[in-house]
Amino acid sequence: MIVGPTAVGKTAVVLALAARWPVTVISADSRQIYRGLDVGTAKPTAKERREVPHLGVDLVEPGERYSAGRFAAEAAGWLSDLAPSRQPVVVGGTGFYVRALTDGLFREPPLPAERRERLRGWSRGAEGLARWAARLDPGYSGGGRQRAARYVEVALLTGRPLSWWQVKAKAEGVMRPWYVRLTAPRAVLSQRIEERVERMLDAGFVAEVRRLLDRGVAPDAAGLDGVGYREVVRHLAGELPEQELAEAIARSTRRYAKRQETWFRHQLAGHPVVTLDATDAPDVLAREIMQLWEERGD
RNA sequence: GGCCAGGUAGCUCAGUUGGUAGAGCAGGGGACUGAAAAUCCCCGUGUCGGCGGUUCAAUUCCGUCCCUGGCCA
Repeated sequence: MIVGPTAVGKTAVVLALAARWPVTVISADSRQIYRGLDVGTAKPTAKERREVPHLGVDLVEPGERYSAGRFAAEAAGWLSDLAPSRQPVVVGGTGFYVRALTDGLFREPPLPAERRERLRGWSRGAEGLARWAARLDPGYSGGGRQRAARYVEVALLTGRPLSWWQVKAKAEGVMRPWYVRLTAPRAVLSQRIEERVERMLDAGFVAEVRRLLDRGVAPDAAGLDGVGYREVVRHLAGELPEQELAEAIARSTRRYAKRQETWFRHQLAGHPVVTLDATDAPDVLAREIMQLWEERGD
């Protein structure tokens, strides 16, 4: 597993790794799953994907919903189907996806899709959702609209609070991987983010979003609800002048990177983690990882 | 050179009728079980431009110097 914040250089490292080892990359990234979102997600290029097999990329349309649970199930399938000669490396910035895969989520009983949709529509505008969640589930630990809605949904549709399911229906088949956590001093990361935003805009980020919207993708589609895409959508709607676009994207990317750093700093506790400073060149890092790999024998 | 307006947090500024100061933004820390690039929670000490003076006490009043902007020469 290779994890770390956006723009830290995960892709470069894994490609360097692939140059000296037959790896298959499994991307754990909640935006690269969308077809047509290429520039703004810094998706590996077609050429890179020809040279190194990538799974977990281009799975659904931007309007479709995906989920951590679905990722966990599909990724588990890819892993078991993999030829023994290929070494799988899970690479990603979506901590929740990685956790869903390695630790497993609780086993969710089937939820009636129609009631679920209705509930979702209702909860979007509901007042005091957090209070509802807390009442239905004493184990509700806070977290605002989206998470409260999930607690309410599970409690109402299954008759049991989410926290009950969490202890009761622990999923099996957990993996015991080891993690390489890439990190970099904030100043280095900010610098890389800034450069990457420029590169994305030069590479046609705005045109990419315009194409999607022209194709009928809703401005509030799941795929467009993310760092950078939001800003470009606002820009195309005339709400964000062009001179401010790059800085706005960089800012929200910085904040996202900070959240990711917080996640990987704390949420990997209990797993073997090696932290590497990604200020070093990808090649150097790849060599270090190879060495660790040999020492561990897996 | 003269006159005027400023110099307070990384930035933009507020404020203290004299008792060593607070907003927005930026930034930082944290939470996270099927929407997670999502959704939320918490965090404000800084020679109040420098040096003198008055005062029990000065960021605040006075003097002077420096810097910035404007107007006039």
